[in-house]
Amino acid sequence: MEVKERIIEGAAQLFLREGVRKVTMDQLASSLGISKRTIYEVFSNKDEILKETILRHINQQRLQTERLSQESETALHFFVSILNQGIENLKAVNPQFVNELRVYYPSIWSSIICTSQDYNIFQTIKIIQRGIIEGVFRDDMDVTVVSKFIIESLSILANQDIFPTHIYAPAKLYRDSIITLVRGICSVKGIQMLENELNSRINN
Amino acid sequence: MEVKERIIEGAAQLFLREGVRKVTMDQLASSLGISKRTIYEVFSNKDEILKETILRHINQQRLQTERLSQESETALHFFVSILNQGIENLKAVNPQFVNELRVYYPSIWSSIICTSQDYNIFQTIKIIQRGIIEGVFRDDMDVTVVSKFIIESLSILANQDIFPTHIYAPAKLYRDSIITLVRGICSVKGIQMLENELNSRINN
DNA sequence: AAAAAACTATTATAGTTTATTTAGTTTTGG
DNA sequence: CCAAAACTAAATAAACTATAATAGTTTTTT
Repeated sequence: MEVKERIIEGAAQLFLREGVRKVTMDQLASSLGISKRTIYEVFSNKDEILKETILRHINQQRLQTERLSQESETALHFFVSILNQGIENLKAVNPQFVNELRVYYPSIWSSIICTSQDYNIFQTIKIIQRGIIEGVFRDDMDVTVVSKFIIESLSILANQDIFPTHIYAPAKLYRDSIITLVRGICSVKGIQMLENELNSRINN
Repeated sequence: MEVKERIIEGAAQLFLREGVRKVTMDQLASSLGISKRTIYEVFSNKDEILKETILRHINQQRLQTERLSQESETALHFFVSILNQGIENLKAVNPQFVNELRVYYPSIWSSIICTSQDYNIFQTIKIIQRGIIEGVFRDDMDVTVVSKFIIESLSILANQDIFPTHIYAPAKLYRDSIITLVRGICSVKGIQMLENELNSRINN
């Protein structure tokens, strides 16, 4: 059980950063300081490692979201946190990796990734609806469309070809893009809260 | 001069809808009801037609923007109009066409398209700055970042793979995405104006 | 005078073969 | 027992060739 965890951990690091096909089993083994033999004693093939790697990664993200949810008192605060987290999570994954899954691992793509994306949209819709009930978000929007729009916007902000981190620091994107996005769906009450929170952040 | 105009007009229709390489000179000639010979009397090669086609297209867009500018009394109104126009313009162009330019016509890409994109960003920055002066847009943003973000968001809204028009009607995207985007950069005064305008649209 | 058709030279594409890489297995050695 | 190295079979990619498409030209016809 110990070895298995280590392999998944190492595979996650390499796969998410380099892509799947670029990482050979030899590389994976030597980066872990173990032999291929040992890997194949625990996993029957590369696909199996990949699948477990992804499941673990998705699970970690959900736990993180769960934590943010408990730390946040208001829907507004929770939503801003989740968007920030979303960008960072997207940035941590090489786009090549996602492409490879779609092209070369269609079964994983449709079974795991698509399901996970649907889950994310569903969660976003839920938070926005909660915000509407709390009166911080506008009630004159089609929540489905807005959710989709916001999620797609996030992938732009995480796209290193468009907003490379060395030019557009996370804090800049937060201030100028995420806040713009959130403010856009805020009611007058929500905007008031958002500005209060931003000001208190500056003072602290 | 008459023939030249007709050729450019026809080429624009075909190229923008189908892409460059998919449209053969034979097709272009027969769609215009003229012979290839006649085309080659006016243009020396396909590249020349393509270049003039693009220049004409860009020029038309600028004239359209000019017109919107004169029709709009406030920066806010102008900005909303320009975003709507931007989406429709993007939708009218086959993404394949843009890809081909980048891949197969790099000289046109860097000389014309890049310049035009820079121009669009510059214009967006100018309008936002005008809005800030008029007090309708927030003055606590990095206008460069926000402009880039908004322009990139537009290409998402125009992307038929993400927001296919038959599911997401333009009016829906306008109400739920463009307004969200604009509201995001609005000051309190700007939001007031935006809501007044939306209400008056409903009543009329 | 211009369209239609025929033509050619060039280029892109599809299909094939060859070379390389790599997943997974087996063997060796500490 | 496990790492390291050697191995094989299968998949990928590279190189090449034959074929088809098409830009641009020339000839014929209306």
